[in-house]
Amino acid sequence: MTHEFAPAAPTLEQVAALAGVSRSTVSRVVNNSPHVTNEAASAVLEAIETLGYVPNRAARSLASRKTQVIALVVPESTARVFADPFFASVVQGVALHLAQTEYTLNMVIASETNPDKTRRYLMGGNVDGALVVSHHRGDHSYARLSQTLPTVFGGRPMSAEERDSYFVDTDNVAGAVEATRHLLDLGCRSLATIAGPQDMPAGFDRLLGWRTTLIGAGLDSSLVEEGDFTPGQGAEAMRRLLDRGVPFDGLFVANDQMAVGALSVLRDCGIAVPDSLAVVGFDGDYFGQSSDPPLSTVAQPSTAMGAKMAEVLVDLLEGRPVERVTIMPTELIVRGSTRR
Amino acid sequence: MTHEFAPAAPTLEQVAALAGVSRSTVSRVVNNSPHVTNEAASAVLEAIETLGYVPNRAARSLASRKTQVIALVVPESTARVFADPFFASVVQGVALHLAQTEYTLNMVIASETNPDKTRRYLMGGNVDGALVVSHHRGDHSYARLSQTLPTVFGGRPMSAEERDSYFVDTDNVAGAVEATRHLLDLGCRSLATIAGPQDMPAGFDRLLGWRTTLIGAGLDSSLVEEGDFTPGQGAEAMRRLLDRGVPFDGLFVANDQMAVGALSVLRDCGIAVPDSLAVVGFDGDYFGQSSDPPLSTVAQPSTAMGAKMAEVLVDLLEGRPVERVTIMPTELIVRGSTRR
DNA sequence: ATGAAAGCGCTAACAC
DNA sequence: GTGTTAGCGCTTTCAT
Repeated sequence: MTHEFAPAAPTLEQVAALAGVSRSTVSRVVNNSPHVTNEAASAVLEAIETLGYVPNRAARSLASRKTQVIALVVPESTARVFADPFFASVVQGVALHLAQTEYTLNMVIASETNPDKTRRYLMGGNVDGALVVSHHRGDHSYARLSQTLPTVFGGRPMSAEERDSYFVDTDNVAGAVEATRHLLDLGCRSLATIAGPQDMPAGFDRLLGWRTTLIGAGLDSSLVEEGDFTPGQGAEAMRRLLDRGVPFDGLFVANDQMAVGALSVLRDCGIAVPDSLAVVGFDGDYFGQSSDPPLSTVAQPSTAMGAKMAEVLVDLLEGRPVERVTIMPTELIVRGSTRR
Repeated sequence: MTHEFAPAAPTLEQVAALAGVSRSTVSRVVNNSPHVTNEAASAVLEAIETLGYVPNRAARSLASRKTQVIALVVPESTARVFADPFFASVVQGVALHLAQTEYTLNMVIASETNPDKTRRYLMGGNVDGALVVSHHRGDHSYARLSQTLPTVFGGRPMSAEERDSYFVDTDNVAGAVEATRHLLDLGCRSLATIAGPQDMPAGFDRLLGWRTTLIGAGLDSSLVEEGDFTPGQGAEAMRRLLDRGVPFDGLFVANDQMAVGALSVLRDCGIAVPDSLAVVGFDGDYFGQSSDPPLSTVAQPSTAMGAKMAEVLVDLLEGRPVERVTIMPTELIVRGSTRR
């Protein structure tokens, strides 16, 4: 079965005719230029209304040499990205903020097998700016991109060369410190941690926060196992930690997904949380909300972070002054896993 | 701080000059028309390569009257949509499939306060087609849209007038029947269900499947409570079910998120799952994977559904024959919540 | 304040 | 097979 669809798109010219003015005037009204008499303007507005006119983006873009399109670049490997609630929230924030602007959101899955395709597309004048997100990764493989195209990253860059890129992040070190202190305040005296990948800023910084806090308190900081931020590896790391045979009464996990995996292992092993072991996660996503017990965590304002990324980029595009770095606050949320 | 970015976009004309041919020929090569000699073609290709030429989308679109853009319409209320793993997977499927085509994905959050804005945008010739998704909703408020713009919906339409729209769905009735049979096969003889909203196809059909199976088996089907597909309401519905004071040994919940909420209530009440009560959910998302106990569920191929939606729309746009209705298979996944 | 005119970069007949 | 010629619908000087 095939289908026929009627185009029926009124043009600026038709609006001009109906309003009895020139195309230029209509264009001025549409772009709300101040140099139009109220009469002319209202005549145009009325014509637009009755015709149901909508400016053609392509034509406008061609003439003005602006696309009004913002690309949301999602690294392919991170395409399961959507399986990550934190990431999904960031995307949501971006979309919600952009919906209030004149910009359109173009989701681009960067093919890693053919990175040039993506780069060409982005640099080919198809978009006005780019937002690069990849949970926890701090993946700035598109760092060079930012020299050509206004770009805002989610998460701080890992390498030094990219220090000058625009980005929005949370203070992972401070968040980890807060989580660790919380454990200490609870009376825990031997702590373990399940860290994230050390080649990712989020993984690195959270471990750093944990470690420095313990060292500052004169406690041991060698009970560390690493996972890749997924529940499965969180569970495995938990087992490895247990297998060490060293007792501990407090655990900081670098993200909620791994924490939930860890909790399931603890349940299987009959280790009571929080009574025998207090657990704190990071992110504040719904993984932790529905776990048993509910997970204490260091929440990040994920949706707000997405919105902020969009805001920074739009400001950049409109030539408004913007901070290169935006650090959003984290918040410790205490739930059952640390409430004795 | 402000920034300067260099455009530097080579045009088709420059390519033509360098290759020593006309613009038409370059255009033909770019659109791989067969009517070009190999020599000419390779000369053009070489020029394109050295110049790093990328066709300008706006110009191409304006001239060809095609945008190569597909809108992904997300109803605003469903913007927390991303909080729903099922939905997020569908989006992922869409994005992944489209990345392999010449089409670009334009995410549109439909503002419900100003629905016309969205409709105008979509009908204003800014996109070639639309994909409408909204988890469980079957929300075809954009049904009229499909008369003007090639549109594919996720989930079957609720109202009769829209019966002729294109959509991709799973057989919710059959899935519910399978889940209920599974409970019956386990030996359960008095079943309850937490249904979804009855104004949503997914909610309606799943209850229907459960009910007809019980009636067919000569069993009572009055133990029904309704929730809105969120974990919170799943928990509340569970409490109401328990408050009725009528004993039951099998429970079918219309989606995994509500099921997880129900499980937490059961845990609080000390009701053993699956020993005292077997529980089956629907969707197959990670909510159920990490619950305690892991949830048996009727899984939907969410990512594949998204990909299929994209595929159907693209076929429609390219004039290929397509089925108006695509029903994807569900699969019963047996986990701890029904394994005694 | 408003109109006329000249493109923006490309595709699509139409001739050759 | 290839070049020529018109536009696609809009913005933007530049006059007026």
